[in-house]
Amino acid sequence: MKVTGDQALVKKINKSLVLHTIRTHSPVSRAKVSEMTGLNKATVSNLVAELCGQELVTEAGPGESSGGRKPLMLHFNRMAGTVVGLELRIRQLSAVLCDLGGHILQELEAPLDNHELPYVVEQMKKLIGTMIAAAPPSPYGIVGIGVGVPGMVDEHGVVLFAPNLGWEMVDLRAILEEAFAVPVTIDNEANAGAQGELNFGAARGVRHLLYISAGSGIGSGIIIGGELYKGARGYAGETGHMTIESGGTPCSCGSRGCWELYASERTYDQPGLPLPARTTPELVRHARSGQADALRHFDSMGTYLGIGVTNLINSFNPELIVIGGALSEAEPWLGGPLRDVVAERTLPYHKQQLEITFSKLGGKGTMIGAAFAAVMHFLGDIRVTI
Amino acid sequence: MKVTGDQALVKKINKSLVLHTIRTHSPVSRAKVSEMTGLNKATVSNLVAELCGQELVTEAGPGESSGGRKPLMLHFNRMAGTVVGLELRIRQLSAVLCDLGGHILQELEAPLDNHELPYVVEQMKKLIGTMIAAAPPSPYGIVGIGVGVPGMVDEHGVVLFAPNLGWEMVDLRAILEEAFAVPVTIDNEANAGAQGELNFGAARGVRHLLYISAGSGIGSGIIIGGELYKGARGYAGETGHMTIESGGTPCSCGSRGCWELYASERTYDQPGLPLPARTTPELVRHARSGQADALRHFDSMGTYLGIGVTNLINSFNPELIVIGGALSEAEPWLGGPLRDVVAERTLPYHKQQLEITFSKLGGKGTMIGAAFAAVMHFLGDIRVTI
DNA sequence: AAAACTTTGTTTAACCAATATACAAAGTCT
DNA sequence: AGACTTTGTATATTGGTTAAACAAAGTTTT
Repeated sequence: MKVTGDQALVKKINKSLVLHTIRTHSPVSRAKVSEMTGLNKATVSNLVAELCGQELVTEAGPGESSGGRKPLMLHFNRMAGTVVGLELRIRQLSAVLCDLGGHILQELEAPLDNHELPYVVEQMKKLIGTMIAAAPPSPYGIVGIGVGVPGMVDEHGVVLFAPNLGWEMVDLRAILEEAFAVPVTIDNEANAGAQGELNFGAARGVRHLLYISAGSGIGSGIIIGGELYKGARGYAGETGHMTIESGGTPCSCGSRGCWELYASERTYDQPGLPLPARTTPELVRHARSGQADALRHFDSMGTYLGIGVTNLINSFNPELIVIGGALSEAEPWLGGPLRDVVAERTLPYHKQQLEITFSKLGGKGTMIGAAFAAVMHFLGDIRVTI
Repeated sequence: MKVTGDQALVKKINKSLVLHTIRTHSPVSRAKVSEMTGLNKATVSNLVAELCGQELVTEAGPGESSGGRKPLMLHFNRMAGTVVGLELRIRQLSAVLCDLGGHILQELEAPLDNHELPYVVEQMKKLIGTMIAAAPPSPYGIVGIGVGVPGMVDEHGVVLFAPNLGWEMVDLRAILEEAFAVPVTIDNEANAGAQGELNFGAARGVRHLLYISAGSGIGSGIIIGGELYKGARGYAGETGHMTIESGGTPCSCGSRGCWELYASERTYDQPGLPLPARTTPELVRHARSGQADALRHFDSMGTYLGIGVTNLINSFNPELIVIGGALSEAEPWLGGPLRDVVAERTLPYHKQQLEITFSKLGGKGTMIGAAFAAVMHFLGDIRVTI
């Protein structure tokens, strides 16, 4: 739909601008907001009055004077409502209850025995129900539910394809919206993780971010211009099936030499491979005690991670790369070879200001990101590009 | 800079909306524009009156009645001004004079003997000067110059790095703006080609496009959401140096197994390779007459093109892939193996609606795209995203 | 051919959000 | 104590969109 301009749009733009300025800079005075946004003081006053009326912003008494009248400090009211963030993993369901500022209020997990849709949905409903029951009273109550899923999701919240769950065309959003009567956002697990790191983790304020979720497979969340990029049908970033050896091992996807065959937990499945264990936490323990096979394998995975990351750098030219997912636990052994390969292989101009870090939110990044997507859906966001 | 909303912004948004609606749908009536944009009839009338005053839109007499008063048809005034589009190639400089609708009015070429900056700039100035002299009189005259360059360009029009020219940090925009005193836009050659195909060629109206320029190297122009995507420093899309054989041939870029070593004209440089010729036009002639070596080589290049294209599909999830550049001439021999590899290797959901075509504008795509970038810079473009 | 209906485009008055300006309030500095 | 600063509010103005009425110019029905 085309967007036309009128006074209502102007108000929406400015109100959103003021709200998000307060949200990301609180405590802050009206005068400071006026200065930061470029809006007139009177305009800010009016909009703040409305936001206070909506209980999204609160006044928190006077602040420090800077040589004149003391400012009246404004806070974003994180407690105006709550959201539930969920992550659907292969063997486990995790959930958080968050306030509107992305702070975790409650945390809960449940094991998943199988991937039958009715069973999984039932478990999800139980978990969400528990969270909703545990939510503190607030003006808006539960304002949304966000879910991170290991698979492709379209723009309507339908899980198109989740190979590790054996799901196809599951309208998860409709199922959960019907059950709880609140807005539900469904996101790919890597996309949610990217949102989490962007807003609350290692990538705050970054404009062009590449988030690599390395675990049982490899997925990536791509942030372009501060926004999540989703392809034509809402499921870009399936980079795990990028060919890095054109004549390599055949993959279940139909292609050959896919990245995730060399740089994810799928490497543990190779029958002949000498390894002291076949799960990442155990291998990390072995590596910590200096076990040679574990060290060699992490070195190999780090190198192959670097090769794939180099390809993505040359295509996307990000400012920052964040490695997340289960393998981020192995940072001490993966980080070195990964950075070496990238430094050796990228073009000189890319090297200048590129940083590579590992997740700060650890296993919670996806849940927090999913919860945040629900928050943003509630608060609304609008921007003008020239 | 943050953009705030006020009435001036509203007018800009709506005027731009009306202008571009007329530009892309002319001839069209005021009533139809009102219906298409959702703007009130009165608003459209007012804005059209201003656009007519600016000579960007003209009234072209009555159209067909649809059961009532005959509409007064409006045209976008392509002849309100002209732009010069330039392509800087390795051995040649090409230029077009275009109207605001991207129609070619004049065309000119000049050979390039070497890549010394002063010499190249002098040749460019000569060519641009000739074009400006040949421009028909128009209300706004020459409104801009657009240049497509084989290298990385930053957001200020500085050529950061053009390996095939031996250029580094050339502020081409400043040089040409000083010489001609009109706005100059500098773009990467592949980005310009993508813009050309998007607006006037094989990719009209496509939202998510991947344009592959395969010639002396490989570059790609990425259109996301109908807009050109440029990375953090304005030079994404250097996909030619994507690794497709992790232990492959070393490349001049420092990496190994880069895509363009297997799927561009750089393959002709392999000493031992049995080939009847070492340029694309000659090889095409040989292939046409059934020469076995030429056929085998095109088959190999098509296959490797497909492998790289598959990687990009899995990352970007485009709706359409357009192959352009010098190698697009060899479509009859490249197209088959390329499509076969892609069909074999992409994920099932990608295959559903993905199309692969070859350039419609041929060698002129880049120039037309560069010219169009200059047109858009003149007309202005503004959009609101919710 | 007259009347009724349709479609196109303009005129008018009303609305409303941002703004500049003046002003009030509450502080600091000399 | 007086001058200056900073913060926040009140008021009148501006300017763009809009709904509604209207005028103009056509087609369709009777």
